[in-house]
Amino acid sequence: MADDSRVPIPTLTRLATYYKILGEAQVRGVHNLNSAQIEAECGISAAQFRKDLSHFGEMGKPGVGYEVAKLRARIATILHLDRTQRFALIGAGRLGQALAAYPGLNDYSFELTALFDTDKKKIGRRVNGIEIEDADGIPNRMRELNLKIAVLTVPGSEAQKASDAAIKGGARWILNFTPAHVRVPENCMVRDIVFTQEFAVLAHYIEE
Amino acid sequence: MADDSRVPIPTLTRLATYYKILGEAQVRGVHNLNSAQIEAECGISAAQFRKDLSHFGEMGKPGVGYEVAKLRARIATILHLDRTQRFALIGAGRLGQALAAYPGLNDYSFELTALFDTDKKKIGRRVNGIEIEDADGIPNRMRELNLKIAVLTVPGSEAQKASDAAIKGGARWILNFTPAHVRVPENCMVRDIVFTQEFAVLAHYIEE
DNA sequence: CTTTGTGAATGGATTCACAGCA
DNA sequence: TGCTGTGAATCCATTCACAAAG
Repeated sequence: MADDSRVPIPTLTRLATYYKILGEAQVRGVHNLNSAQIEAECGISAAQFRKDLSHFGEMGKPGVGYEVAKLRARIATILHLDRTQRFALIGAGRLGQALAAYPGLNDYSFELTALFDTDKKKIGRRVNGIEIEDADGIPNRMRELNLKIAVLTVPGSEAQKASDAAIKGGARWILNFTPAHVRVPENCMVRDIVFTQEFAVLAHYIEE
Repeated sequence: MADDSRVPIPTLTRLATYYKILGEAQVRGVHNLNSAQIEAECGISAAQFRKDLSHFGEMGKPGVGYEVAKLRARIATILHLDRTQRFALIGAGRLGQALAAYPGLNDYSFELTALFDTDKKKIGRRVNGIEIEDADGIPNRMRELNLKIAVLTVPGSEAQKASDAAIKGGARWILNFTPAHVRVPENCMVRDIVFTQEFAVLAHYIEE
């Protein structure tokens, strides 16, 4: 067994996929799966799957496979999906509203707790039961609600400002859905989600 | 200079970032940039930037840097951003509508050309000037419009069906925004955009 | 006999460091 | 001198292949 303390990011990403698949298997009433079946389910190779799990000690039975419920619970612990992650969403445009209502986030125990926008016309309206609040209040409100996670769905030009406000309110983890590069202090972590770039990558492969 | 024919995907992703930054520099009237300034702008290291470009031959002047307009045009050619990429969007839910209206796609020359949904109540409505059509018509319509690119924003449970219909209509490149694994024939390329996983990855790093 | 867990081998990608050009 | 372009070195990730476990 390897060291649990520094798991490669590609492994973490795949763990999230296994977690989802195991949940679906549970719903179907499947109690055991082996690595070959996981590969058939999600396209990640059996060897890769076993290697990923090897970071965390033995979890399967040779000749048999993996107990679905047990493995899923173990992954939940590793990814911290066994506790609710309350977050603020900054930017209630189309993308922000889509995220606010996205069911997949609940699967990973993320809970939208506050929603901000600068547009006065939007303030007071509700999305998925959460009221849109004035972005001017971000630092105070985030501190009041003890929110440490901010998700940015503002235009790229506003990303740094939104991030600064969130950090002023005590944020330490930021998911950046904008194409802009955001600068944060040492004790703060940013993860960029770069879906627009994926269009450009695809374009490179398009012929004729 | 290395071979142009097989560029690593991480390099392609970063090229899209450089392309965006160079566009912004152009707007600001900046004519030259060096690799250190690129690093300051987007956080990608100067060495990485130069290595990325080295796949395509010499583009800068020692002691000076890079000519913004020229480099940007060169990247556009590499990524095929110098031609319009017409695409079909399948799934007019919140995420689909957000994408349909997302300005960033125009920056990469992507043009929404058809929009499909299974929900009879949505059919006929317009999003960003494009009428929502019945998903039953996907194969015929895509062939009629000669669309080779499909973007999937349906629920995961519908992803395979949507992909099959698009391929029946002649699609060869698919961007999959669903969390589901999609199987396609050999001559077809899929790129998965896995933003929900990013929440789980972030959660792993969240303390207390 | 089947399938795991993991060292060893391979294959990439990033970083270093410097020769060479402007 | 300042900055590029690139081999060499390093670091990381994936795949292979097999001994050990049930």
